[in-house]
Amino acid sequence: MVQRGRRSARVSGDERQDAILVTAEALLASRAFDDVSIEDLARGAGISRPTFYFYFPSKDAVLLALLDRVITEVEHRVGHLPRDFESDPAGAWTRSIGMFVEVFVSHRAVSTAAIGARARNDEVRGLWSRSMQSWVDFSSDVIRAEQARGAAPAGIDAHDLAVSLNLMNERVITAALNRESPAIAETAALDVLSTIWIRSIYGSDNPGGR
Amino acid sequence: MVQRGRRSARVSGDERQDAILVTAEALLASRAFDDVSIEDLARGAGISRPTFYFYFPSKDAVLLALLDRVITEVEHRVGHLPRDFESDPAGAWTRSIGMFVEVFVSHRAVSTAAIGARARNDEVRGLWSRSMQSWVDFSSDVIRAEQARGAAPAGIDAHDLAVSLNLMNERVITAALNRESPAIAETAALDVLSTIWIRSIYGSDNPGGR
DNA sequence: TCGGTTATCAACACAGTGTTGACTATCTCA
DNA sequence: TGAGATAGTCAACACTGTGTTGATAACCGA
Repeated sequence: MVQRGRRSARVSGDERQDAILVTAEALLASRAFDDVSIEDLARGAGISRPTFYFYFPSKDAVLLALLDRVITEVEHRVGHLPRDFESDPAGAWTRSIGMFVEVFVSHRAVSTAAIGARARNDEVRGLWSRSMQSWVDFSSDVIRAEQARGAAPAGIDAHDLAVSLNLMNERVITAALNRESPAIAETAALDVLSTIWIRSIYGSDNPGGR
Repeated sequence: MVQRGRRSARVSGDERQDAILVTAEALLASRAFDDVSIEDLARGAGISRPTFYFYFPSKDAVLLALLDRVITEVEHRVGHLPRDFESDPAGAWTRSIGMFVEVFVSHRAVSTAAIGARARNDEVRGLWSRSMQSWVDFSSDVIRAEQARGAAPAGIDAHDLAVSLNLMNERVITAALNRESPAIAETAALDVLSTIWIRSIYGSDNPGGR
């Protein structure tokens, strides 16, 4: 997906490339992206700084490659999300949001770095937006369907609602992961977010009430 | 509030300091914080780069000074927000959220830059968090009161709800201002956000229904 | 064993930040 | 009025990190 510095894929070269990615992910776990230099990545992969440029055109490209794997996973997961919201809407939403939370938590270093780089780098922004878009498309499809079958009240545009709720998830989860202030506890996130989604989609706590 | 490079406040010096702030705000309107160099700020204020350091210890300190004025305004505004939610809860929330939106829109350059710098700079993070906290305190007080008088259902922690909704506002508005994708139209924001707030606080579109 | 591709890095060029030290202008009170 | 103090200014320097060049070594297939 992401462009590399050579034509064919040989063994030793790929190992180096991988070593850079592994190093990057490891370093990002303990410090911010800005505080990791190309020198650090190169040293971690056992090469010199100029050699780094043989594998990646920039530090951002490394982040992009890491993000790329996360995005692929997200799109795969979202594609397999069940859409049977008729029988247990509240549960179904909670499970979907749970998957969103899970992706963030299991890739917290990359997520945090990507969100920081988004403002600066077009490609990161594009890639990130692709992944958010897949969540938004899923949710707005479902909301529209729920409104169509009369389970959810109209009075709000399904797309706008889906975008807002997904952006809320993004922000609330990053705040929790980074222990910002204000933020909510990581453990409370799923519960609180689900409640807001359900109330604002259905106008009630207990849609399709048992 | 923010520390300066000299002891007493003389005329010429203050004008210079102000010229730097004015330059910064002007440049931030057209390009990102990272793309504005200290050289640019100095030149804009009619001084050399070393002289810049006489007035501010760093580029971040300039942003901090700009942000400081915004934060002061926010705290003042929030302090004067009416708390009479009994007669017209929906309208009262919409007006409060409208003020939040207004602050962002009228200081979009500083807001965007501050959000970007937040990840990197402790002081910016602290100052930003102070302003978000004042919105959160206001909203969670009101939500708690609404729950106490039985207008809003319990079943969700008032503080966690307030934090989540305020973070949603922050994120949705910045996405709209920066024309990110996904995002909602700037003109739709107030309406969509209000609906989500009201539904998720009251579990209904029409609390205290007329 | 030769020619091309892969892989490597010392040395360089450059941009931006932050510091030093010397200099000038102004103000102050004797 | 004129000798310090203080405010204000900047050329020149030191440093850090990025990205580039060109020369060189290691390998691999014909």
